[in-house]
Amino acid sequence: MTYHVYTDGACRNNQAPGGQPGGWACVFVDGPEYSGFDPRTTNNRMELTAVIEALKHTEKGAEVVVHSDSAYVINAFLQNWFQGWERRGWKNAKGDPVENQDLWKTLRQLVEERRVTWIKVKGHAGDRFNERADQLAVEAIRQGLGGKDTH
Amino acid sequence: MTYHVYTDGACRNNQAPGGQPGGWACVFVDGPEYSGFDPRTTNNRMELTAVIEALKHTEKGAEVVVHSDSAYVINAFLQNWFQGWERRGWKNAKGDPVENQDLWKTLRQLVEERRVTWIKVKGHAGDRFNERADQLAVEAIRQGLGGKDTH
RNA sequence: CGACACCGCUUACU
DNA sequence: AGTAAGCGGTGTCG
Repeated sequence: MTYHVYTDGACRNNQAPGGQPGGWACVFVDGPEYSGFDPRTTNNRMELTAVIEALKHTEKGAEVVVHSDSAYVINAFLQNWFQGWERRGWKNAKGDPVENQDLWKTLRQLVEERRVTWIKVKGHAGDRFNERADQLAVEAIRQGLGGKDTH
Repeated sequence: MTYHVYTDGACRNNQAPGGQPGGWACVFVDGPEYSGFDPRTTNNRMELTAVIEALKHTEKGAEVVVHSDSAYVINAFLQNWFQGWERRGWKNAKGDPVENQDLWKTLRQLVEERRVTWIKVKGHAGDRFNERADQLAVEAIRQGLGGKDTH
Protein backbone atom coordinates (compact mmCIF):
# COMPACT_ATOMS: atom_id res chain seq x y z
CA MET A 1 0.00 0.00 0.00
CA THR A 2 1.29 3.41 -0.95
CA TYR A 3 0.33 6.79 0.47
CA HIS A 4 -0.22 9.67 -1.93
CA VAL A 5 -0.22 13.01 -0.15
CA TYR A 6 -0.39 16.61 -1.37
CA THR A 7 1.12 19.33 0.84
CA ASP A 8 1.06 23.11 0.74
CA GLY A 9 2.01 26.10 2.85
CA ALA A 10 0.85 29.69 2.76
CA CYS A 11 2.03 32.82 4.50
CA ARG A 12 0.22 36.11 4.66
CA ASN A 13 2.11 39.30 3.82
CA ASN A 14 5.19 37.28 3.10
CA GLN A 15 7.01 40.42 1.95
CA ALA A 16 7.01 41.85 5.48
CA PRO A 17 10.01 41.12 7.71
CA GLY A 18 10.12 39.21 10.98
CA GLY A 19 7.60 36.50 10.26
CA GLN A 20 3.91 36.65 9.59
CA PRO A 21 0.83 34.47 10.14
CA GLY A 22 0.97 31.29 8.11
CA GLY A 23 -0.86 28.03 7.51
CA TRP A 24 -0.06 24.55 6.24
CA ALA A 25 -2.12 21.61 5.00
CA CYS A 26 -1.73 18.05 3.77
CA VAL A 27 -4.30 16.08 1.83
CA PHE A 28 -4.11 12.29 1.54
CA VAL A 29 -5.65 10.92 -1.64
CA ASP A 30 -8.63 8.82 -0.58
CA GLY A 31 -7.75 9.69 2.99
CA PRO A 32 -7.81 12.32 5.70
CA GLU A 33 -6.84 15.99 5.58
CA TYR A 34 -4.85 17.92 8.17
CA SER A 35 -4.03 21.58 8.56
CA GLY A 36 -2.49 23.95 11.05
CA PHE A 37 -1.56 27.52 11.89
CA ASP A 38 1.49 29.44 13.06
CA PRO A 39 1.14 33.08 14.13
CA ARG A 40 4.71 34.01 13.19
CA THR A 41 6.41 32.12 10.41
CA THR A 42 7.58 32.23 6.77
CA ASN A 43 6.33 30.69 3.56
CA ASN A 44 9.15 28.17 3.47
CA ARG A 45 8.64 27.07 7.07
CA MET A 46 5.02 26.37 6.26
CA GLU A 47 5.95 24.31 3.20
CA LEU A 48 8.35 22.25 5.32
CA THR A 49 5.85 21.83 8.12
CA ALA A 50 3.19 20.57 5.73
CA VAL A 51 5.45 17.70 4.63
CA ILE A 52 6.57 16.91 8.17
CA GLU A 53 2.98 16.65 9.36
CA ALA A 54 2.07 14.50 6.39
CA LEU A 55 4.83 12.01 7.11
CA LYS A 56 3.95 11.94 10.79
CA HIS A 57 0.61 10.54 9.75
CA THR A 58 2.24 7.52 8.08
CA GLU A 59 3.95 4.57 9.76
CA LYS A 60 7.68 3.95 9.76
CA GLY A 61 8.65 1.93 6.71
CA ALA A 62 5.65 3.14 4.73
CA GLU A 63 5.87 3.96 1.04
CA VAL A 64 4.86 7.60 0.55
CA VAL A 65 4.56 9.73 -2.59
CA VAL A 66 4.76 13.39 -1.57
CA HIS A 67 3.39 15.99 -3.98
CA SER A 68 4.48 19.58 -3.28
CA ASP A 69 4.68 22.80 -5.27
CA SER A 70 7.69 23.94 -3.23
CA ALA A 71 10.96 23.69 -5.12
CA TYR A 72 12.61 24.57 -1.80
CA VAL A 73 11.47 21.29 -0.30
CA ILE A 74 11.58 19.08 -3.38
CA ASN A 75 15.01 20.13 -4.62
CA ALA A 76 16.59 19.68 -1.22
CA PHE A 77 16.01 15.95 -1.66
CA LEU A 78 16.24 15.63 -5.44
CA GLN A 79 19.50 17.59 -5.55
CA ASN A 80 20.73 16.36 -2.18
CA TRP A 81 21.39 19.75 -0.64
CA PHE A 82 22.10 17.96 2.66
CA GLN A 83 25.40 16.71 1.30
CA GLY A 84 26.74 20.23 0.84
CA TRP A 85 25.26 21.45 4.11
CA GLU A 86 26.97 18.76 6.13
CA ARG A 87 30.26 19.13 4.31
CA ARG A 88 30.20 22.84 5.20
CA GLY A 89 28.91 22.37 8.74
CA TRP A 90 25.33 23.39 7.97
CA LYS A 91 26.34 26.49 6.03
CA ASN A 92 24.76 27.27 2.68
CA ALA A 93 26.60 28.14 -0.52
CA LYS A 94 26.89 31.75 0.58
CA GLY A 95 28.52 30.70 3.84
CA ASP A 96 25.57 31.69 6.00
CA PRO A 97 23.92 29.25 8.43
CA VAL A 98 21.26 27.11 6.76
CA GLU A 99 17.82 28.42 7.63
CA ASN A 100 15.13 26.29 9.27
CA GLN A 101 17.63 23.70 10.44
CA ASP A 102 15.19 22.45 13.07
CA LEU A 103 12.60 21.56 10.46
CA TRP A 104 15.11 20.16 7.98
CA LYS A 105 16.54 17.78 10.56
CA THR A 106 13.11 16.62 11.68
CA LEU A 107 12.04 16.10 8.10
CA ARG A 108 15.12 14.19 7.08
CA GLN A 109 14.71 11.85 10.00
CA LEU A 110 11.12 11.12 8.99
CA VAL A 111 12.17 10.59 5.38
CA GLU A 112 14.95 8.19 6.26
CA GLU A 113 12.48 6.05 8.17
CA ARG A 114 10.21 5.72 5.12
CA ARG A 115 10.37 5.11 1.36
CA VAL A 116 9.57 8.57 0.00
CA THR A 117 9.12 9.59 -3.63
CA TRP A 118 9.08 13.30 -4.43
CA ILE A 119 6.78 14.83 -7.04
CA LYS A 120 7.05 18.51 -7.93
CA VAL A 121 3.67 19.92 -8.90
CA LYS A 122 3.10 23.31 -10.44
CA GLY A 123 1.21 25.61 -8.09
CA HIS A 124 -2.11 27.10 -9.14
CA ALA A 125 -2.14 25.03 -12.31
CA GLY A 126 -5.47 23.32 -11.79
CA ASP A 127 -4.25 20.20 -9.94
CA ARG A 128 -7.29 19.30 -7.87
CA PHE A 129 -5.47 18.04 -4.77
CA ASN A 130 -2.90 20.83 -4.80
CA GLU A 131 -5.70 23.37 -4.99
CA ARG A 132 -7.42 21.65 -2.10
CA ALA A 133 -4.28 21.78 0.03
CA ASP A 134 -3.83 25.44 -0.83
CA GLN A 135 -7.40 26.15 0.14
CA LEU A 136 -6.98 24.41 3.50
CA ALA A 137 -3.72 26.22 4.26
CA VAL A 138 -5.28 29.61 3.58
CA GLU A 139 -8.33 28.65 5.59
CA ALA A 140 -6.09 27.69 8.51
CA ILE A 141 -4.69 31.21 8.58
CA ARG A 142 -8.16 32.70 8.76
CA GLN A 143 -9.20 30.38 11.54
CA GLY A 144 -5.94 30.94 13.38
CA LEU A 145 -6.45 34.67 13.25
CA GLY A 146 -9.83 34.24 14.86
CA GLY A 147 -12.02 34.01 11.83
CA LYS A 148 -12.34 37.76 11.72
CA ASP A 149 -11.13 37.94 8.15
CA THR A 150 -13.73 35.96 6.24
CA HIS A 151 -13.70 38.63 3.51
CA MET B 1 33.46 72.41 -6.38
CA THR B 2 33.22 68.72 -5.59
CA TYR B 3 31.82 65.93 -7.75
CA HIS B 4 29.66 63.28 -6.10
CA VAL B 5 29.25 60.21 -8.30
CA TYR B 6 27.62 56.79 -7.78
CA THR B 7 28.86 53.86 -9.84
CA ASP B 8 27.66 50.31 -10.40
CA GLY B 9 28.28 47.30 -12.61
CA ALA B 10 26.11 44.35 -13.60
CA CYS B 11 26.84 41.10 -15.37
CA ARG B 12 24.38 38.61 -16.68
CA ASN B 13 24.81 34.87 -16.12
CA ASN B 14 27.81 35.55 -13.97
CA GLN B 15 27.94 31.89 -12.97
CA ALA B 16 28.97 30.83 -16.47
CA PRO B 17 32.65 30.76 -17.42
CA GLY B 18 34.43 32.75 -20.11
CA GLY B 19 32.77 36.12 -19.68
CA GLN B 20 29.21 37.19 -20.16
CA PRO B 21 27.30 40.31 -21.23
CA GLY B 22 27.67 43.12 -18.73
CA GLY B 23 26.81 46.76 -18.20
CA TRP B 24 28.10 49.68 -16.15
CA ALA B 25 26.74 53.05 -15.13
CA CYS B 26 27.73 56.19 -13.25
CA VAL B 27 25.37 58.81 -11.89
CA PHE B 28 26.59 62.28 -10.94
CA VAL B 29 24.54 63.93 -8.21
CA ASP B 30 22.88 66.97 -9.75
CA GLY B 31 24.63 66.03 -12.98
CA PRO B 32 24.68 63.73 -15.97
CA GLU B 33 24.40 59.94 -16.15
CA TYR B 34 26.49 57.62 -18.30
CA SER B 35 26.25 53.91 -19.03
CA GLY B 36 27.80 51.32 -21.30
CA PHE B 37 27.85 47.71 -22.41
CA ASP B 38 30.42 44.94 -22.86
CA PRO B 39 29.42 41.70 -24.59
CA ARG B 40 31.98 39.58 -22.75
CA THR B 41 33.06 40.62 -19.27
CA THR B 42 32.73 39.92 -15.54
CA ASN B 43 30.95 41.65 -12.68
CA ASN B 44 34.19 43.02 -11.27
CA ARG B 45 35.37 44.38 -14.60
CA MET B 46 32.10 46.25 -14.88
CA GLU B 47 32.46 47.68 -11.37
CA LEU B 48 35.95 48.91 -12.28
CA THR B 49 34.82 50.29 -15.62
CA ALA B 50 32.02 52.25 -13.99
CA VAL B 51 34.51 54.14 -11.81
CA ILE B 52 36.94 54.67 -14.67
CA GLU B 53 34.24 56.18 -16.83
CA ALA B 54 33.07 58.37 -13.99
CA LEU B 55 36.52 59.84 -13.44
CA LYS B 56 37.01 60.36 -17.16
CA HIS B 57 34.09 62.75 -16.97
CA THR B 58 35.89 64.97 -14.44
CA GLU B 59 38.87 67.25 -15.04
CA LYS B 60 42.37 66.59 -13.83
CA GLY B 61 42.81 68.02 -10.37
CA ALA B 62 39.11 67.80 -9.59
CA GLU B 63 37.80 66.77 -6.17
CA VAL B 64 35.65 63.67 -6.60
CA VAL B 65 33.69 61.59 -4.07
CA VAL B 66 33.12 58.12 -5.53
CA HIS B 67 30.29 55.98 -4.09
CA SER B 68 30.44 52.28 -4.94
CA ASP B 69 29.05 49.08 -3.44
CA SER B 70 32.05 47.06 -4.61
CA ALA B 71 34.49 46.15 -1.86
CA TYR B 72 36.73 44.93 -4.67
CA VAL B 73 37.15 48.49 -5.93
CA ILE B 74 36.90 50.41 -2.68
CA ASN B 75 39.25 48.29 -0.61
CA ALA B 76 41.92 48.32 -3.28
CA PHE B 77 42.35 51.99 -2.48
CA LEU B 78 41.39 52.13 1.20
CA GLN B 79 43.70 49.20 2.00
CA ASN B 80 46.25 50.11 -0.67
CA TRP B 81 46.36 46.73 -2.34
CA PHE B 82 48.61 48.26 -5.01
CA GLN B 83 51.51 48.36 -2.59
CA GLY B 84 51.56 44.58 -2.23
CA TRP B 85 50.92 44.01 -5.90
CA GLU B 86 53.89 46.08 -6.98
CA ARG B 87 56.18 44.63 -4.36
CA ARG B 88 55.34 41.17 -5.73
CA GLY B 89 55.47 42.17 -9.40
CA TRP B 90 51.69 42.37 -9.83
CA LYS B 91 51.05 39.06 -8.12
CA ASN B 92 48.27 38.70 -5.56
CA ALA B 93 48.64 37.20 -2.08
CA LYS B 94 48.27 33.68 -3.48
CA GLY B 95 51.06 34.32 -5.96
CA ASP B 96 48.82 34.38 -9.02
CA PRO B 97 48.84 37.29 -11.47
CA VAL B 98 46.51 40.10 -10.45
CA GLU B 99 43.35 40.03 -12.57
CA ASN B 100 42.12 43.00 -14.58
CA GLN B 101 45.51 44.69 -14.55
CA ASP B 102 44.57 46.79 -17.56
CA LEU B 103 41.68 48.37 -15.73
CA TRP B 104 43.51 48.71 -12.42
CA LYS B 105 46.37 50.61 -14.07
CA THR B 106 44.03 52.91 -15.97
CA LEU B 107 42.04 53.59 -12.84
CA ARG B 108 45.03 54.30 -10.68
CA GLN B 109 46.34 56.80 -13.20
CA LEU B 110 43.02 58.65 -13.19
CA VAL B 111 42.91 58.61 -9.40
CA GLU B 112 46.42 59.99 -9.04
CA GLU B 113 45.48 62.94 -11.24
CA ARG B 114 42.53 63.86 -8.98
CA ARG B 115 41.61 64.19 -5.31
CA VAL B 116 39.37 61.14 -4.82
CA THR B 117 37.44 60.17 -1.68
CA TRP B 118 36.02 56.63 -1.52
CA ILE B 119 32.64 55.84 0.00
CA LYS B 120 31.47 52.25 0.35
CA VAL B 121 27.70 52.01 0.03
CA LYS B 122 25.61 48.94 0.76
CA GLY B 123 24.04 47.49 -2.37
CA HIS B 124 20.29 47.11 -2.70
CA ALA B 125 19.76 48.90 0.60
CA GLY B 126 17.48 51.63 -0.65
CA ASP B 127 20.14 54.24 -1.50
CA ARG B 128 18.44 56.22 -4.23
CA PHE B 129 21.50 56.96 -6.37
CA ASN B 130 22.95 53.47 -6.00
CA GLU B 131 19.62 52.02 -7.11
CA ARG B 132 19.58 54.37 -10.06
CA ALA B 133 23.08 53.33 -11.15
CA ASP B 134 22.10 49.69 -10.81
CA GLN B 135 19.03 50.26 -12.94
CA LEU B 136 21.04 51.98 -15.66
CA ALA B 137 23.68 49.24 -15.71
CA VAL B 138 21.06 46.54 -16.14
CA GLU B 139 19.33 48.58 -18.80
CA ALA B 140 22.61 48.93 -20.68
CA ILE B 141 22.84 45.15 -20.94
CA ARG B 142 19.38 44.95 -22.46
CA GLN B 143 20.15 47.64 -24.98
CA GLY B 144 23.53 46.12 -25.76
CA LEU B 145 21.92 42.79 -26.48
CA GLY B 146 19.74 44.50 -29.05
CA GLY B 147 16.73 45.32 -26.97
CA LYS B 148 15.29 41.94 -27.83
CA ASP B 149 14.95 41.01 -24.19
CA THR B 150 12.47 43.58 -22.99
CA HIS B 151 10.34 40.82 -21.50
C1' C C 1 39.24 31.66 6.81
C1' G C 2 37.02 36.59 5.95
C1' A C 3 34.69 40.39 2.86
C1' C C 4 31.88 42.69 -1.04
C1' A C 5 29.48 42.19 -5.31
C1' C C 6 27.39 39.60 -9.57
C1' C C 7 24.21 36.03 -11.32
C1' G C 8 20.80 31.52 -11.97
C1' C C 9 16.37 29.11 -10.04
C1' U C 10 11.74 28.22 -7.36
C1' U C 11 7.98 29.26 -4.30
C1' A C 12 5.19 32.55 -1.39
C1' C C 13 2.85 37.02 -1.16
C1' U C 14 1.28 42.42 -2.29
C1' DA D 1 4.59 46.39 -11.55
C1' DG D 2 7.06 44.99 -6.98
C1' DT D 3 9.24 42.31 -2.20
C1' DA D 4 10.51 38.24 0.81
C1' DA D 5 11.99 33.49 1.78
C1' DG D 6 15.34 30.21 0.30
C1' DC D 7 18.66 27.28 -2.55
C1' DG D 8 22.81 26.75 -6.18
C1' DG D 9 27.03 29.03 -8.32
C1' DT D 10 31.26 32.72 -10.08
C1' DG D 11 34.18 37.10 -9.83
C1' DT D 12 38.02 38.80 -6.91
C1' DC D 13 40.73 40.43 -3.04
C1' DG D 14 43.35 40.01 1.91
